[in-house]
Amino acid sequence: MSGPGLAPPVFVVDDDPDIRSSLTRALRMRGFAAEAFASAQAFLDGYDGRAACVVLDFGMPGMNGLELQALINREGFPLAVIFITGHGGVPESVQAMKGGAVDFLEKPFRQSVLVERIGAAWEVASARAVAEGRSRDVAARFERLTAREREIVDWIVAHPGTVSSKEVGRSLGISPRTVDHHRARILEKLEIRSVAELVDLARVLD
Amino acid sequence: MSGPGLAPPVFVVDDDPDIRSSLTRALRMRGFAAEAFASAQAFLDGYDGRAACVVLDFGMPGMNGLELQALINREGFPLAVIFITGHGGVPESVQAMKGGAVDFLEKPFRQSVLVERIGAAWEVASARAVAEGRSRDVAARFERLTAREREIVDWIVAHPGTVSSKEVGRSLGISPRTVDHHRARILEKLEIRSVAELVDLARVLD
DNA sequence: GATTGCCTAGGCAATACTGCCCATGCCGGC
DNA sequence: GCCGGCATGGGCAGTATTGCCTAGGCAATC
Repeated sequence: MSGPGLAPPVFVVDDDPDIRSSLTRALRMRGFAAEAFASAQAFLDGYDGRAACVVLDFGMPGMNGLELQALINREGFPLAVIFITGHGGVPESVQAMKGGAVDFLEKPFRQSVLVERIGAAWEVASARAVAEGRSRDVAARFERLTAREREIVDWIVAHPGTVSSKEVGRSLGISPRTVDHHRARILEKLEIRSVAELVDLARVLD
Repeated sequence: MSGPGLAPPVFVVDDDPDIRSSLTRALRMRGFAAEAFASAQAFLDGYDGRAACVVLDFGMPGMNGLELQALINREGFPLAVIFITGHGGVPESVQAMKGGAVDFLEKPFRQSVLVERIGAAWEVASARAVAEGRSRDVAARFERLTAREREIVDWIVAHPGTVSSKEVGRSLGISPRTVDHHRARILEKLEIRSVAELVDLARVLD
């Protein structure tokens, strides 16, 4: 239960140097592995793909907080975003929350509040990382399937009530025996042991 | 593509009579089936379980908007909530969005904006209603299972890679033949035709 | 006390799946 | 042209599933 990795990483992205230094100091004191970046671009250059919480200034020169959030969502990074803002109002906060932000705080805020929210955000980020990892893993296994195999998978997933080789074969216009053959390859490549698990696995992919 | 039910229902819940009358008038003019309520309690008394969009005053006497939202979430009503507020700020909007609100507008707002947001909210409510209906339907079918049958379902869902009667029987300490028997009843009661579909169906239930 | 529902489990036959073998034909790369 | 991967299928043996029958034990209900 000790060693590196215990301290949840928190990335502070803000163009204000005072905020950066005071937040990182406060967070490190409370056991977080805090790192600061002066801009969205600097953060992106330094980000290594880890699960983490990102404390993001809403209004920054260059790429702003919302844009960075949109990028994080597009890329599927396992990051939980908490916005902090000096001049934002209700419309900005609503937009941020719609974009999947975990929280949104107005400056000035009490550091104890931020720390508490980061704790919650870290839970979200961890869960997201697990889901992401699982999803990537499953997707990688599906990559190994050939076109025909994928076609059979698609058909079975779309018709989980009719999974016999006979039905699938008739539907695809091939012999049941060939479906048997493909199915064996599919189970092998996906590292599963039953059609039930196949349907289960396929549901992981969105 | 015509007849009753085409107009998306919108419930306006606000203690201000002016808001109620102006909003319902504006919404009806734009093709919504708008109804107004002066309080959360009045809305709850009149609500019939339909999928709808609810425009909710954040700060109301009696049960306030947040409390009503929490109740809606608890009950799983197929409603999409849009808050409107006179005096709320960023913390209130964040809290509302965390609670699953689809939108949050400050008074005064342009009616065209509200109408547009209601359109989006209606999509959400419809999708939620479909999911809710499906979920209730599936749950009702699961209700018909006996204790032993449910135990077998649980085991299969937990171990989708090992679904043979032999394995299940060994694990539960009963004969494979008995598992066969239960399984046939399970498929019959759930109105499905394969174990794959069983796993699929079970995943619908959260 | 009879009935009903549930859990148990066996028999039997038809059907299906699985894992091994085999083969053919096609295509793309070396 | 040869080789490897892919899709197609057949054979065969062992195993599993499925549907239909029977039937005993047990608990609750009428």
